[in-house]
Amino acid sequence: MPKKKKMLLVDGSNHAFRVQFALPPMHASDGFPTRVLYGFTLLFQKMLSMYRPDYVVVSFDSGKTFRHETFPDYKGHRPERPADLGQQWPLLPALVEGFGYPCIIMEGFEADDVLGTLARRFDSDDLEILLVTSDKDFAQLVTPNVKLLDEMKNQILDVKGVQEKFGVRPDQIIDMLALMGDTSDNIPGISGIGQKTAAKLLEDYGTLEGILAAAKDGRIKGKRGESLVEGEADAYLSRRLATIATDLDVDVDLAAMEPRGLQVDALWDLFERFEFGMVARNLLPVRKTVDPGCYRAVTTAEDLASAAAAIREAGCVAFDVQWTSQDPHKGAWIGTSLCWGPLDAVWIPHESRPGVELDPEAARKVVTDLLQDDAVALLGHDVKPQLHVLARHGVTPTSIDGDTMLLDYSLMPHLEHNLEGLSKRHLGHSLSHGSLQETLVLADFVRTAVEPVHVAWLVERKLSQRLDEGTRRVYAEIELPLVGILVAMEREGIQLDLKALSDVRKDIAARTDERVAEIYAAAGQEFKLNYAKDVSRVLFDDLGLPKTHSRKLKTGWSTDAAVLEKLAEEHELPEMLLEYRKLQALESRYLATLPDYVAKDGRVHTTFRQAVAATGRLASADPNMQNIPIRTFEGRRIREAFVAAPGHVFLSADYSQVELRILAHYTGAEALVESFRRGEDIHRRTASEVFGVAMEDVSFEQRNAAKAINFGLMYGMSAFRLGRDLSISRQQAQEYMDGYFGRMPKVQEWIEATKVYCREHGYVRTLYGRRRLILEINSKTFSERAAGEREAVNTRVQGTAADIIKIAMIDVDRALKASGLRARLLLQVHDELLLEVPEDEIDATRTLVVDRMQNAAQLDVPLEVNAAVGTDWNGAHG
DNA sequence: GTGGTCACG
DNA sequence: ACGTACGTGACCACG
Repeated sequence: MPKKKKMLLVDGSNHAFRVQFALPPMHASDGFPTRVLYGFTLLFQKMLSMYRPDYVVVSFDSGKTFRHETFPDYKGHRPERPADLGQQWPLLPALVEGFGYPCIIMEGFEADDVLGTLARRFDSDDLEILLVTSDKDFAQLVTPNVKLLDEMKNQILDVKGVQEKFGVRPDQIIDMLALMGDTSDNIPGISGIGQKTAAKLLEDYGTLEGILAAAKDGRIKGKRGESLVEGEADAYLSRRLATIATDLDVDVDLAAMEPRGLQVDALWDLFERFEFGMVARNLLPVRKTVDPGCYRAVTTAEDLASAAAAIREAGCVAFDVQWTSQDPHKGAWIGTSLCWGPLDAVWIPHESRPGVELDPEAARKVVTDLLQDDAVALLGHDVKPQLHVLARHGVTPTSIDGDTMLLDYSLMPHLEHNLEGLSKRHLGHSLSHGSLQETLVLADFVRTAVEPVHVAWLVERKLSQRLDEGTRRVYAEIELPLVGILVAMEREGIQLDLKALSDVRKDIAARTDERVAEIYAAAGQEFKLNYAKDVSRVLFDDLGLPKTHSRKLKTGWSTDAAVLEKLAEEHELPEMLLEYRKLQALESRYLATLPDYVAKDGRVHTTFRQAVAATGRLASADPNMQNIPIRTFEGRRIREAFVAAPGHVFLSADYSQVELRILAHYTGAEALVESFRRGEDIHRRTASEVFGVAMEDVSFEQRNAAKAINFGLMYGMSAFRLGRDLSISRQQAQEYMDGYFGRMPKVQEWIEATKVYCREHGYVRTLYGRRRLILEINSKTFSERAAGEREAVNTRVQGTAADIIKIAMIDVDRALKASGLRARLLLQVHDELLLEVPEDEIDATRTLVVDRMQNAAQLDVPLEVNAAVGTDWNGAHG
């Protein structure tokens, strides 16, 4: 007898739901859920290696929604469809096809009916049919040739198995379900009858009709008989619901059910999207996503001309410039890589090299014209430093149309965005590392120089498809236009008066020495003042000060400023330490280091980091110009050393309470909205609300407490921290918070709604559509989850503020250019813009800047901007 | 490289 | 019962 052929009929919907609850959550790095897709991948791998079927069909329930959503009463007890399953659902058929299996979805029918039909149609002694499902309803289809396979448990249920498990024959299963019901499918059945009773009745009377007849003529007595008679209609309805159709017009024949084998290209695309790197490597042949075979150096004038023509034809080119330094403000432009298609990538040298007959100057001219051609869209990865190099060589592209660093950042702000990482994540390709300086062989040089631009081109093509309305807006209308503005600001720099700074430094140094001597005397010993472990030993062990105000850290007890302030009540040393720390911090972080950053032009050129802050803020580095001191007297003396150029003044314009205004806009809380519309002092008003006193009767302490609450709100306040900061009990702090939320219920509702939204989507968005993924929001660990909730709330507020000031920068820049005013943006400090303005244009500039900032966003409350003028940065703070 | 601390918003 | 507010960058000291 010939071996039976094997047919697998896979219930895809059933498998999707099972995987959803059996596996832990999985996501690609952009937050796209992949758990169910992974579960199917495992199943299909198992089918390939273990079951080796001759025929396969996978079927899914039809329609965009699940049946229990279309018919709310149906399957009502099934757990709600998790949001992430819906996102994966449309990709499941593609995955099925990728594995080479046919997928059937019939409009208006469930997978059960499709598979039931096929199981009946092909039932013959030549075939072994396995219904792959855990749904026990399918037991009604079991015959000597048709079995159920629970693939996750490795269990097979045949005729004998059905009888052992349910106590009835497969052909009695429908009647059994009609009697006992099925809560998971919302089939009512008859109350009071479970599986055991149903089986017994069927054994005694054969069929549902037999049982009901017996009940009617009194052969089944008592309560059970009564409920059978009363439940007759329910039983027949239940039977209809439980019956799997076997007579659909499914258009498929045996030939169509033969597996076609792995569809390698399609599967590579899917696995890359899902980031199933391991699976792909184990299952699929290597795919060269990035093939350096096509790279070439442009070595002749003819070649250069044809490349330029091809690029103009394409209308879009990715570029990457090479120069002879790490620092974009230094070094010479020695070459440019260009890529304008998947197989069109070249390196163009701008200096003489052996084997290159191209005139370097002529080559640079051609590239320059291309980069400044408005008809050619420009792409790159992290183009800002490259624009610096180009600008120093007189090349200024009018716009940047794509930057993969910013594209990746707009989609996945919680990650890092270096090109190596992007190449790995999006192309599955590791960049070859070679240094341009050391490489001598032209071919190797070309590969090292061209690969980045090729990768950037490929990544851009892939990622730009993933933008949705919100992320596209943030990327194209905020981040990209900002690049050129940041280049200009960084090039401009800010003048530092070294003499003034060194005067401050001498002063601080002398005072630091005094403090050190004082501290050693008070402690009765010398110890390492900058070593937390030593400080904690001296305070808590040697002097025996109480640890009650401190908190335990990984390495010991904290001695930070908040702790020292408390300890100051017990001993003289903490006060001295505080003073020492403050002076030492100013010395090491500003006084000692800032002079090293002064460039030949006497100015400090920071670098704005556009793709690091998960909320959308900018960051500033080398040096950080966003944390120059201002809160203390000594600190302000450092700020005074930043001075306007001769004939110029500084204009500092900052948003007043921008985050609280955003909160007012979002929540619509009446007191907040009204207060901002009236131009009141918001902390005073908050105090008036919380403490129930008239505005004019608010005490200093009450206003202070209200201010702490307002800050706390935006950070996800805890009563513990509020109490500590205000030196009141936790209970008292909790009462304040309750008072606040009692007066502003809309704020509390908004916070709650934000958390709910984040739990459902795995991300939150700002007012302008910027997204931040927060996957910890659904963590099982309390503290992780709580941190995620705080991030969610804070990101909507902080992120929207970041969007608004970025929009303001773009508007201010545009308006300055249009007006012909010569003012220049120098710095952005989150809610402040600092400009350097020719003295005689200050009034017009001030009006323009304030107007653009106030109108950068139209909220339900006005945006207020304070502007002040001065010859130094401290003086320009009113 | 990591942890603690502290400057800014 | 948990662990104690959001976002950054930079320095110091240790290992």
